[in-house]
Amino acid sequence: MNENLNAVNESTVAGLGRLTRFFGFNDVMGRLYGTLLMNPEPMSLDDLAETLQISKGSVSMNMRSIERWGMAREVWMKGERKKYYTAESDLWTVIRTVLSGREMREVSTALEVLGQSVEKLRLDEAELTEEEKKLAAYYLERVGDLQSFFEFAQMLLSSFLAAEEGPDFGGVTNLNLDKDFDLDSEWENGTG
Amino acid sequence: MNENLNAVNESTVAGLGRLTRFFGFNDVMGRLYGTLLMNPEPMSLDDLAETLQISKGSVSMNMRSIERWGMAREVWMKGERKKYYTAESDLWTVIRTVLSGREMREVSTALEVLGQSVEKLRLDEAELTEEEKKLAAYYLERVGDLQSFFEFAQMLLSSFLAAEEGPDFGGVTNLNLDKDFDLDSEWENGTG
DNA sequence: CATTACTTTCAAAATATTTTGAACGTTGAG
DNA sequence: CTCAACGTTCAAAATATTTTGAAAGTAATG
Repeated sequence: MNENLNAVNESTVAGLGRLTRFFGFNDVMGRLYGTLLMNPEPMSLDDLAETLQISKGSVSMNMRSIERWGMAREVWMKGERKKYYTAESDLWTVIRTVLSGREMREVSTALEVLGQSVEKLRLDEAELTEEEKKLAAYYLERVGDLQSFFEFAQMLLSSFLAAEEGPDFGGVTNLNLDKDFDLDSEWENGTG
Repeated sequence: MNENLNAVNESTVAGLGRLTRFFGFNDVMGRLYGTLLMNPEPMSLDDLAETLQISKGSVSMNMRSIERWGMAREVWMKGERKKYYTAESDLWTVIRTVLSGREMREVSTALEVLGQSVEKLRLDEAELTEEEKKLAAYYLERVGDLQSFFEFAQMLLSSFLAAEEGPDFGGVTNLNLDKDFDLDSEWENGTG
């Protein structure tokens, strides 16, 4: 095969591997995804293992994750017994799945924990010594900052995800970065 | 110490550890940061090692990263020979430093690589067989999608970072993402 | 229902990351 | 200059993650 074609393919696959690793996934996920993405035809597990020179076990496990994250889907090849996969080429879909399934959960969990902390402190205020009350007030301030921060992140994610758009980025670009946007006043964050 | 105060402290520290790990850093970084954040007074390396029950070496190394990422700064305690640290309590500053120093670089690198790929393919088009030209066209399409995607990410990051603001989140909010928010829609999703 | 062609699983091995602590620097005080 | 009190470094040890491959599972086919 032409060496430039090959170079493009390889650097793309490697780059996607780097990206998935950066996002906290295994980089094999990215390389599998990239391999599928750069292949016009669907590929079987064996094809993938062969191409990337990794074991079938690893391909199998990572392909499961890939499917879970909506990065590829099975494809039926008539007359074939093997499973074939094809990449979800709409990156917008991919990123939305990841953001909603993972980052969103992370943020929600953080907010829950913080909420519980605040509640505990408030409920117990009566039992504290003067000294402890001071510390409790300090904690509430810090925890409040964190809450604001996470609520902000949650809002950003939600609005990002709320753009229902389909397969092209045109849909996303009604993202208007210059207009005023009126968020709640809750967004102060005392310097501390 | 009152057990609720303690619980709040610990869950916050643990939560921040989880967060830094999620962001691809060592979780000790988050725990150190959290410990500093939840302590009204600056703390020395020994204090931190003692509080988190980890070695001085680890504290030293991780505090270096923490400083690099603008998550804490040194504080001079008069009459003291030790280094004291205090957390940067403005989370906005922290996230900006991380986004601009790390994610931004990641995206730029990706775009560079993609740009080179495209150029190579275009320059060499003449030398390709018909078969290869077809594949090249396919590659260009895929790579083009990736470019759009990363350019979009870059734009989002830039506009996020362009909000020069100080300690409140008001400055960010001229980011208008879209029409309807639906904070109640369901975020729950298959686990990883 | 037996065979065959695949996929999945999982424990052991390989690899990568993190932690430790003791040795080595550095700085300020005397 | 020497000592004492720190901070930093880094190689070895401890942990955690990833990979492998062989065995077990599954489903289509005859």
